[in-house]
Amino acid sequence: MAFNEKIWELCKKIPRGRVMTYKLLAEAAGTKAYRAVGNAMNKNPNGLLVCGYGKDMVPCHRVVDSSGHLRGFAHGLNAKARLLRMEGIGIKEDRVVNFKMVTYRFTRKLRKK
DNA sequence: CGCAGTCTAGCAC
DNA sequence: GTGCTAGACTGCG
Repeated sequence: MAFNEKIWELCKKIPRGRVMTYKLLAEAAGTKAYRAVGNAMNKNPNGLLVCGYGKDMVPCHRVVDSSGHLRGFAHGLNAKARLLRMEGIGIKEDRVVNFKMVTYRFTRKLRKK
């Protein structure tokens, strides 16, 4: 289960108003099993709609595919889209508006002057 | 659009 | 316990 937990930990780091892709989460976790990431999200025990906003909640609704499309969601895509909009993320036709702009990236290279 | 690669969970033997 | 299938994916042809 270490894998799933790692994925959740990374997912929890996604700031409000930002989204992330399964690919980024997988790479951040040091793997290429993008599908496994989605699987972990689906089975995550601390869903936002389940635990509410807390330190242990996993904002799986902020995770979309590499195209910015909303894929699946345990509570339904409608709920997912609503949550994203609620956080300031635009959703149009099950797709993130300004996807590139709201996509969150982990401390990448950290500009070294 | 279709196939292959990668990982976990669930069910069958 | 081992083996096979399916799944919230991604990349290439």
